[in-house]
Amino acid sequence: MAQAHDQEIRRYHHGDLSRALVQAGRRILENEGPQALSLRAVAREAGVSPAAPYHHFKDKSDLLEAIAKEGWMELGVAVAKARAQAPDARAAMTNIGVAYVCFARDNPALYRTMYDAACDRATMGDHVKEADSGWSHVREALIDAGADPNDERELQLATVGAWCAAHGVAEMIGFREFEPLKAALGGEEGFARAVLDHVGIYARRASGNGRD
Amino acid sequence: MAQAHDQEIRRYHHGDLSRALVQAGRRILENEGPQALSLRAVAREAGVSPAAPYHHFKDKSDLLEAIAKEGWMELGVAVAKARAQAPDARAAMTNIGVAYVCFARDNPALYRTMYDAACDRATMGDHVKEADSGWSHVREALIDAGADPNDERELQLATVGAWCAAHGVAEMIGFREFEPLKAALGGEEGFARAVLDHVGIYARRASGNGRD
DNA sequence: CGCCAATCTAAACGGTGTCAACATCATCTT
DNA sequence: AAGATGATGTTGACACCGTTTAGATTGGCG
Repeated sequence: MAQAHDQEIRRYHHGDLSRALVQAGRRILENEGPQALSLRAVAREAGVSPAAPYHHFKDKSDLLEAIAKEGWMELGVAVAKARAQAPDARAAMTNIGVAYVCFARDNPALYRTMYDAACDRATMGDHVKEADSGWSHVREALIDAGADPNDERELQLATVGAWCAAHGVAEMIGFREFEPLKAALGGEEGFARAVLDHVGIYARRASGNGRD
Repeated sequence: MAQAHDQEIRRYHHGDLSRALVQAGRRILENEGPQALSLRAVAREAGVSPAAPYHHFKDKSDLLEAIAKEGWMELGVAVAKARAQAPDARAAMTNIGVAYVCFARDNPALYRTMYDAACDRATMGDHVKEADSGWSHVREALIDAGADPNDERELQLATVGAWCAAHGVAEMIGFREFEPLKAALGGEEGFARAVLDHVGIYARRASGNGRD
């Protein structure tokens, strides 16, 4: 049950191996962690020889990038949904941040892989922007919340700031040091909301700038 | 010239191998990146057999932790210096954040290793707090800047928030997408300062809440 | 000096990324 | 329909890796 798709007959040609490899990789990632994600293990999990992946990905890192891309896409839809469900423009920003952090909390190994892939090319754009992983959502939400659409510098600053804050919280939320604080703030989602709200995720002009 | 310490005569017993291994690891880290940091490579760089490190570290990850610890310590002194040189309490917070980010920018591979080591044990405390890598500095600087020393929750929230923001900026400052923004803000240090200042690194009560 | 524990080496094991050579199959041309 | 062809999969090999075991060397203590 670990490898083949149910009792489907194994033909010499798999049919859609590249997709199967990505899925196998994600399965390993969440079941056994990032250090267990070897190319051979992925091939094994997909029921295929160790060299087969090389007909679909030029590298191990190439496969990782494909996995990461899928992750960025899913993060994008989670962010979009969170934004759409917000009652007002300011809440939209908070919701986006919380959704981002919760995605990372629910898929820690995947998120790590996503981020590493972005770091390797020293550019998040190819994934983050192509997959529309929330970047444009943040930008638009900031404008909705009252940011000046003409002040490009301020807009970029606010977007980068929000992104950095969300990334920081996303990677730190698992630390055990914060257990008491998380408990005091109503669990991890409350923790994320409070930290992101404390640190100003919002545009300068738009935010009430106080508590409320 | 790649391995031994100058023309020092190689004795069977190295003398202070564990230290030499840490230094060799750091050398590899900044010269060839994190993926080149194998235990065998470190041993090679230190001019010693592949099994020698096992008399000083139980694991590869054990060596990585030692390297990380050294990094956290140095980060700690950088943060302390930045805080001490600030003209006033509010500037101290900004200086701390900028120093944190600049350390990560100047030692990206080391910072990554430091962070991974913290993640592995799902606790930053053993390194960050033992090494006093800035955690207590942030806390004290917040109080200096006017945060209520009795409102423990708010204090923790502010500390965590500042830490998350700094970490986020630290890991993103290398992305090429931000080149234009960095240029517009007077280089990477200006970028760091602006993003950290935009995102509120400060305590609620204390901050002017506006720009400067 | 003689012994012991600490330290280092040598050799081996299984696992990994990657490549070259070969096998199989789907499809298109004739 | 027959056969060529390129896409896809397999086998086997290579170098490297982390780690362990057994043995060599050495510094320091009696």
